[in-house]
Amino acid sequence: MTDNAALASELRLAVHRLTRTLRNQRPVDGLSLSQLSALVTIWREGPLRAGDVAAREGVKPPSATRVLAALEALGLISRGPDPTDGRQVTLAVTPAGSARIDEDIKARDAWLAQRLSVLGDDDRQLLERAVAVLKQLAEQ
Amino acid sequence: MTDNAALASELRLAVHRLTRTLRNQRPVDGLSLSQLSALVTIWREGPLRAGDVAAREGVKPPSATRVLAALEALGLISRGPDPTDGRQVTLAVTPAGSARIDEDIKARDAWLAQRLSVLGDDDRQLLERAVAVLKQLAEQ
DNA sequence: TATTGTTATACTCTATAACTATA
DNA sequence: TATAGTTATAGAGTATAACAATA
Repeated sequence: MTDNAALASELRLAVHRLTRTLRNQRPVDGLSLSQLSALVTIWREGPLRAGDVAAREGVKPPSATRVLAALEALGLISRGPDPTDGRQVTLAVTPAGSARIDEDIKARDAWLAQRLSVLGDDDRQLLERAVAVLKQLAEQ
Repeated sequence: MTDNAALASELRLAVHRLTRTLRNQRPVDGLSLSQLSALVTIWREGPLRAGDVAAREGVKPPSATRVLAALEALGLISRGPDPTDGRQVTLAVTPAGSARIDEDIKARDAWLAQRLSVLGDDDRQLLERAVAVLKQLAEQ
């Protein structure tokens, strides 16, 4: 029972398609999905080292380097040396970064929020619970 | 209540991360997510024109062209002219493509199916219902 | 030697714009 | 002119391998 293989296929397909749709909803001049995700992580969890960001985002260090370089070029995060270990760099959200988070999240998610608003309460509650399960599945 | 904006953000994040995880589970020599998705679409819905594949996959024609070229190079689909309109091409799954679907889906989804198998029945049923809602959201 | 981070390179996935061929 | 599809090009997102700097 519970055909896990069939559910896995359907879930993979649904997630793949929703990702495509969400990527298309990127506002003009908005941050990309990965940039926004990394920025929020640094903002929520305080100053982080580059390796910590990579770990929390679930990506390899070179992938993090690229996203962090873009955020720094935009002035949204600042990069400082670690006082006790010269190899490490410490990333923190700047005031400009902090200001961008709210507006970018709003713009980025406006489309999805609108779609959610037309769902019934049942479906919305279903999604709220499903999000927790999806996050759990995403942990490798 | 039901803060649609907050749910949108959480859902976006969860879907983004699960996509990253699933992409990493690509088996050696396995088809990519987009290749497998397109192949299954053609297999399920019979011979399709290139534009139909793009529409069903929710991508633009150039994106479909690339995926279809890869599938054809692998011998998994065949390309024929439309008898009534020389501009169109008709894609069909070959016997080799048909054979690859089962094994590739199994290999691709083995990891996820295993993760699903350790969930409780409640969570599994939750996901089954959530998949339908996610697919609906993905329709632009 | 081991660890942290970056650079170099490559692949997937997708897009827009420009083109070809056919209608 | 309009449509179907391809080619050219670009950018996001990620990886592995090789490197530099520091521990």
